[in-house]
Amino acid sequence: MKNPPTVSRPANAANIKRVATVAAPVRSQVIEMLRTAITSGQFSPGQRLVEKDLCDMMGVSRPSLREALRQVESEGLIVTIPNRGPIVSQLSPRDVASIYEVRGALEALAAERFAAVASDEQVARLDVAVTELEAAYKTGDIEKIVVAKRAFYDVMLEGSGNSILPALLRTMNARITQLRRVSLSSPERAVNSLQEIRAVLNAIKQRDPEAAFKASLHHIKEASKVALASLEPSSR
Amino acid sequence: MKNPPTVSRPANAANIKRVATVAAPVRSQVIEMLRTAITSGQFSPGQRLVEKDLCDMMGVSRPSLREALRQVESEGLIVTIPNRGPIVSQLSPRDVASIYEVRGALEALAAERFAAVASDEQVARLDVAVTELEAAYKTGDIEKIVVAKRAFYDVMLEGSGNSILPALLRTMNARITQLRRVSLSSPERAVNSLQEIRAVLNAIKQRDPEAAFKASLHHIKEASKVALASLEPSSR
DNA sequence: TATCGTCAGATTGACAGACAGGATGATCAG
DNA sequence: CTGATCATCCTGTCTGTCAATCTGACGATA
Repeated sequence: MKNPPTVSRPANAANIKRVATVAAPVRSQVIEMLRTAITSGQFSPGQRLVEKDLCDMMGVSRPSLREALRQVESEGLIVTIPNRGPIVSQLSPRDVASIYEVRGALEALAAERFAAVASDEQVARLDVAVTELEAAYKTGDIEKIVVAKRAFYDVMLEGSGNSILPALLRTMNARITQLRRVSLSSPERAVNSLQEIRAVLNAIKQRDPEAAFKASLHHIKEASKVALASLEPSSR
Repeated sequence: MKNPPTVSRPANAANIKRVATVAAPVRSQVIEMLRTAITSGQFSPGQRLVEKDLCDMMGVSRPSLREALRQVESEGLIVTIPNRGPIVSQLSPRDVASIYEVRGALEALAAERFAAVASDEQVARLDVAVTELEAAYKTGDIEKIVVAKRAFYDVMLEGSGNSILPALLRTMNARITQLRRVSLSSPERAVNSLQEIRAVLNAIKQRDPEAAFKASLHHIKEASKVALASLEPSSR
C-alpha cells in the first residue's frame, strides 16, 4: 500500500491525541511511586519491601502491587529473592562501572546519530537546552540541574531518531540516580561537565558524528570516574 | 466442572526435567512460554493476546499470567493497549534499525571490554566457540547455528566483565529473533558473517580493544543491512 | 438504503479473601 | 551455650467478584 490519502475516512486520523482516557491507571501510579521512592532514597538499598505494607501504604490491592513490582524488577531497581520477596537493589562497584559503561555507549550512540540525522531546528533546540543547563549549574540548585539535564536529554534522544534509546537510557539513569546526585553536587565537576557537554554540542553543530560520539563518550567516562571515586574506600 | 488435578502436584505430564530441586516458579515458566511463543512466531505480530485464553492455554490463574505479561511487556515483546489488553509487538522498520543500532553499540562495547580485560583462558574459550560456530554454519541447521551463536555470546559477555550487558543484549536479541532467523538463513550472508566474527576474534587475540570494537560494530552493521533489506520490498 | 444511536456481550482493570509452603526467629531442652 | 522444635510471617498462587470500557450488531430514522 502506498500512503492511502484517507479519503474513505473523513475523520482526522492524523494527529489527534488519545483523549484523556489515561486519567489514572492505578498500576502506573504504583510503578511511579515505587520508582520515586527508590531513586529518591526513601527506600534504601537492601531494604526489604513487604507486599502487605506497600499495599497499605499506597492503598492498592496485592495483585496490582505485584504487577507493578514485576515491572520495577525488570527495570533493575529491585531484586526478588525466591520465597522472600523483593528488596531494593544494591549496586556493587562493578555494577556501577557496568552501568556507566553502557550508558556511555548509548549516549555516545545518541550523540552520533543526532549529529548525523537531526534537523537544524533540533540542533538549535539542543543549543538552547545547553544554555539553560549552564544557567541551572550556576544556581547550584540540584533539582534545577536535574530538570535542565532531563530537558537536554529529551532533545538529544528525540533528535537521534532512535526509538528504543529513550527507554533504555531512562532505565540506566534511574539505576544510578542516587550516585548521580553525588556527582552533580561536586562544584569542580560541574565546570568540567559543562565543558564536556559544550564539546558534544560543538561537534554536533559541525555535523561531525564521530567527534560527537567521542565527545559524548568522554563526558560519561569522566562522570563515571567521579562516581566510582566516591564509592571507593580510597581513604582509609 | 474442570477439576484440574492440582491437589498436590501440578505435574506436567510430558515434561520430565531434573528432580524437583528447583521449585520452578509458575510465573517464570509462563514468562518463558510467552517469550518462546512470540520469538518463535507462534504468536504473530499484532495478534491480540486475550488473558483468559492464555490462562486456559497454560493452566494458570489470571493474576499469575498478568504478572508475567507485565514482565514480557517491559522487555518490549508485547504492547498493552489500555482497556484492550496486550498485543504482540509489531516492529516498524525504524524500530528494527533502532534495535540494530543499540545492539551494535552494546556488542561493540562487549568486544572492546573483552579485549581489554578477559583472561587468556577466556580468550581461548572464545576461540573454541568461534570454531564451533563455523562448524554449525557448515551444517546449515539454523537451530545449531542459534545454539552456537548463543554459546559464543555467553563467553563474550562473561569475559567482558560487564554485569548488566547480558540482560540487555538478551532482550535486544529476543526482539529481533524473527528477523535474525531470516538473516541467518541467507547462505552468502553466512560466509561474510563468519569472516566478520573472525575479525573480532583476531582483534581480541591481539588484545586490541579499539580494533575489536570496530570489527564488532562492523559485524552488526552488516547484519543490520541484511535484515533491513529483507524488510523493505514488502512493507510500505 | 445509508447513517446513526443504542444495547448486549466480551474483556480488561482492580479488589478481596483464602491457603499451602518456605523461611525466620524465638523458645525450650540437653 | 548449643541445637532442635515450633509458631509465625510472608510469599506464591488460586478463586471469585465487580465496575468500566470497548466492540460489534441490531434496529431506527431520514
